[in-house]
Amino acid sequence: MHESVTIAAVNLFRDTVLDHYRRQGRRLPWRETRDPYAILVSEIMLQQTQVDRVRDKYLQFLAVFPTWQELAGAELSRVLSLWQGLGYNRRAVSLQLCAKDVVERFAGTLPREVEHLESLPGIGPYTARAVAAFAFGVATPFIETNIRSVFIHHFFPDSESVRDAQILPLVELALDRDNPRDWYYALMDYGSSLKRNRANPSRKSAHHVRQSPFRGSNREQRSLILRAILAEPGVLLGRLEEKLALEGALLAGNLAQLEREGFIRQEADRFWIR
DNA sequence: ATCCGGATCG
DNA sequence: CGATCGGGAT
Repeated sequence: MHESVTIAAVNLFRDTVLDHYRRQGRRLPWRETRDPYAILVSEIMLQQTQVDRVRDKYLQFLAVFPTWQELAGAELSRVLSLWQGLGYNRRAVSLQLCAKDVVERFAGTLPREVEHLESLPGIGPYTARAVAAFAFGVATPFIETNIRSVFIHHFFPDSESVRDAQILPLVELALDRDNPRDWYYALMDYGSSLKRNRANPSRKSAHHVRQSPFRGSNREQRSLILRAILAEPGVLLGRLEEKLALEGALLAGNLAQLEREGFIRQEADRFWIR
């Protein structure tokens, strides 16, 4: 039991969140299903990426790769092509590796245990618990940006720097053991709405970090290299050099890195999506 | 120009 | 721990 938060305070908090959910809860495509595959696809896409940008990609992705087996057996270039526009391309590589793991290690059935889920590539503490809750109704505490915003806004209004370790006991205290799925949807919708009218409460998280600019970054170069190979499979190194107008050393380093990360392969001086 | 925000690697 | 990883919206 948390020391400074009373039962009454938690009940009031729940009412606030649920009242918002009843009035302005979002209807999202991945909330219409219990298919663990579809839910995992949505959660991977939603890492680092806003709902509005995920919605269409999610529907397209499921139309093209409707099952673990279809995704596991697909050409990576098709997966990455579909992924363009979402960003953080290695999520796409990880997602396909997940599908292969589910087919090969788990006989085509996504495990419901958090430890097993976390053993899959690209699935960390948050995604494992979110998928457990949304696909299997497992009630376990977790934090992501919207949830963090809600708890900071409600329980730490005057704090400068709030640690997740301070928030997590409250998440556990407020958690609806019988219906974690709808409770977390409600939390996330409330959190999302909070940052529309005021400064993002999550900026007061002790873990908040500003991201360096994308323009001119190595991330941008990587994305351009990948797009060039997607557009021209088997492209020659020299062609990449002129197309990207990139320092030779920088290009070589990025190509080596992309190969290590499982994006591409090299044959002689030609580059292919793996 | 700034914002966003989970997983992984060193 | 800190650094890295996309790219659209505003």
